[in-house]
Amino acid sequence: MDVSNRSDRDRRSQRSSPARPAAAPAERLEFAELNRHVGYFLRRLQVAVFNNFIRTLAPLDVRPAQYSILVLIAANPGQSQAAIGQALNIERARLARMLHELQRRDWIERRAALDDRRSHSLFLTDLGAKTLARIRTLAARHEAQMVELIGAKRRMLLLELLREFG
Amino acid sequence: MDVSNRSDRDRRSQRSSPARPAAAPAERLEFAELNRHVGYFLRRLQVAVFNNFIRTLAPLDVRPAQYSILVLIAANPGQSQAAIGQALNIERARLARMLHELQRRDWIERRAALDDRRSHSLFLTDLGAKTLARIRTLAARHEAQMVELIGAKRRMLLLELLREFG
DNA sequence: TATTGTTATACTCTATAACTATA
DNA sequence: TATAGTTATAGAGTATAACAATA
Repeated sequence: MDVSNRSDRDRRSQRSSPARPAAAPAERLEFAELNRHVGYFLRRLQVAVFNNFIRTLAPLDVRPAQYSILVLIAANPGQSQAAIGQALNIERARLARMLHELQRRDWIERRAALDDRRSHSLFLTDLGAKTLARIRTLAARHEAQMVELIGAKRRMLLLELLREFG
Repeated sequence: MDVSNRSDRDRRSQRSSPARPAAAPAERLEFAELNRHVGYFLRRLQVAVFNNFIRTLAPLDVRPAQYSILVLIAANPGQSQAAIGQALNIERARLARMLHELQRRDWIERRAALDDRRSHSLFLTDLGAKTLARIRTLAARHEAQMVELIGAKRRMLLLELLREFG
């Protein structure tokens, strides 16, 4: 989502016809209570950030949820699907399908857990580890663009504020 | 999304077996670079906030995007679908279907625009205006719960930070 | 030719239920 | 009985393309 995508038409209309019917003030819409909802702005920035992530990671075709799964498996090898899903708040049914796709790409493998044969232990494959290194490079580039967009100082402040709820 | 939904099993496991194989530390997962991504935390809080909104507005069955459309039409009567969609970053095809649903509920009406017969001027119906009053009461309750969750001071800070990008 | 709105299609994400195999 | 994982289905949200009416 382009958060500041006001069109040429919008900008032109600011210069034209200073007086016009009250029912259709084309200059700029009134947002009313939306201005008081933290969720509204949270959503807009989140969509903008995710879109930047998706664009930046497009060469490797990795989406935010896939990235978070790969990072968690790399940092916590051998964990079960239940543990990974719970940590990321991904529903087990959805996680199963996402892991199937990551396995299809030969980035992860599932081994039968030794102690509980119902559960699968998750690991990166060699290819997965190599690919994650490249993914991390692009993810770092994305985050650098977030610094540009938000400003280094405001980004840190935002990160500290948000981290208390994650 | 329950942002702090660690299970009883998790908590129990913190007390048990201080030394265990490095491959499966069940205590708490390592989040690694995820801790450095503002988008990750932005997303988690946004989902939590939207879920609270949806739950709180459930008696009237109004979702965040529907709410934003109603508020914008109320504050800017007679605007076109294009104007509303652009302001909220809702794609025109999707907006058409959402307006169809709001019209089905008799909350909005579309009148042919006087100057441009391609476009529709959007208005709340009387029922729509009455319902929006009730919706606003619930939306205010939701926002009050956000103050509880986030803290009044931090919420204002967050709002100021986020508003610069919306 | 371009724009407004519509319909249709497809893909992602979320939510739920039903099923299996284990425990 | 309960849990881990799978499969299937349905709804929201998003992205496109094709189309009719109008500019």
